[in-house]
Amino acid sequence: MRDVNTDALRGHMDALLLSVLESEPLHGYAIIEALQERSGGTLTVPTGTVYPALRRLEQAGYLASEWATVGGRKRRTYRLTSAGRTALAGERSAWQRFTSAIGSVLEPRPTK
Amino acid sequence: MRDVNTDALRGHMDALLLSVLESEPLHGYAIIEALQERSGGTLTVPTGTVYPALRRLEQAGYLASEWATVGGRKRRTYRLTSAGRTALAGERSAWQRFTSAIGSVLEPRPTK
DNA sequence: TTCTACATGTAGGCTGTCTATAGATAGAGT
DNA sequence: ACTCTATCTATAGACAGCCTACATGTAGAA
Repeated sequence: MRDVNTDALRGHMDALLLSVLESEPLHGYAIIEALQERSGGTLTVPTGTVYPALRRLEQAGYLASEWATVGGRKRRTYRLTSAGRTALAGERSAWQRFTSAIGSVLEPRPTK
Repeated sequence: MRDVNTDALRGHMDALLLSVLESEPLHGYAIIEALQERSGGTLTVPTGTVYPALRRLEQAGYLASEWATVGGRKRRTYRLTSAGRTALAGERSAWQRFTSAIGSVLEPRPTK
């Protein structure tokens, strides 16, 4: 049973991150847990993937961050910007087109 | 309207190629056309992607190829091996798990 | 004190997809 | 004859993003 991760995620990371941040602001560590939970334990995204990706999305203007201290620990909390919400909508429709296209190719056909 | 290609395909190319070769052997050029047709014109895979990928899959033992001359033109025709059929089955279930995982994360939720 | 959970972050590697380019034949149109 | 399009294979190098591994530190439980 091959892992879902490793490669296949490429190009979909942005959508995932924007999506978990849609309902509420979260910090990196919490985002990783949220992805794990929401995917039913299937998605285990390493920190070396998430933190750089978050910075990239902030750079792009889709996220904004601020530091907070909770229980003696420092967190950088990310929230969606309005541009981020627009981007998320685009990612969702892109995902629809993507799965539809791949799915129709992968559909089994009668052997000639 | 962003293109479906570019990045998102990464990690799914193998599944696509194995799938179009399931029903009948095809040569590279025909494979590209088949992908285009089956996806309803959405998937335009460049030759620089397909040919190396086919070689990689042959190297892996999932495909076998042989030269044929049709109308003065040389074609290298690829067909699925039995290992390739097994791999295709694996790719299909991986695709199911993949879309299920991403889909459940992307699903919109009520804002807190 | 040790272990686990919490929390952020970077450097470098890997690898597969894309762009761009090359070469060649066949057939239609001008 | 010439050009253009379609058919057909192929490679080199660029690019980008995900991963592994590592570094650093606090808090709380055993």
